[in-house]
Amino acid sequence: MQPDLFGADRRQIRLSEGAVLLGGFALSHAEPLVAAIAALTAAAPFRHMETPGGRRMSVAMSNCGPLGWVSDRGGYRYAARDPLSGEPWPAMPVLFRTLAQDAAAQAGFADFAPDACLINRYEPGTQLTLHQDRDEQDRRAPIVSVSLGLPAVFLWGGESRAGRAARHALFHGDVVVWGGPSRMNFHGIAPLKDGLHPATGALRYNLTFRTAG
DNA sequence: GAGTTACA
DNA sequence: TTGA
Repeated sequence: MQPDLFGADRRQIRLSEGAVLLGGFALSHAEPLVAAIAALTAAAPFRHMETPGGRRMSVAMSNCGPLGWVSDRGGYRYAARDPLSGEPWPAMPVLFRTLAQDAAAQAGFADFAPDACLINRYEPGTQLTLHQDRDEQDRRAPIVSVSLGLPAVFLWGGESRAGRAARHALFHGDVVVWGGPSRMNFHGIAPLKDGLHPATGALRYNLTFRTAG
């Protein structure tokens, strides 16, 4: 279901215990979010990281906040500085933090204090195959994921890699929160379909908020 | 042998 | 679903 003509889509879909899709939760802040992404990535540009195996990730990434997720031949980890510049990642905008906290609270996770915001840029054809987020120290904290721009198909699996993943459409302004018993569930994004979005053109952005340290 | 496995 |  897409946002209707008369107001924000407020569908709430329970994905599993501790995981919920909040339809349109970020819609009223979408414009400043997209503008902030442009400003942040002028300072810390999008780049294609390498997996530990040396393969180039199709999704371009950057970060803001005290810690940023990085991948290279040395493995996955969180780093306080951008490896490209040696400088700290740009500060996390107040809007980002408050939005993530509000979404987490809406999903039942009070006092979410993200110290990392991964910024993903998807072009048509790019994807993130099914994986777990397991590089964070504090796994009691949930994960908050904000979708902007082109729609995508969210893959939602279980605690094990095997088995069938559910598929849920994610639209501009949607937010997914997962934590508690769902914190380690496998998840991913199916290859992005071609298209144009008024706010982002032929791109999808995703903001992923985590407590990493 | 495990782990790789945010890939192909 | 499963590799090197």
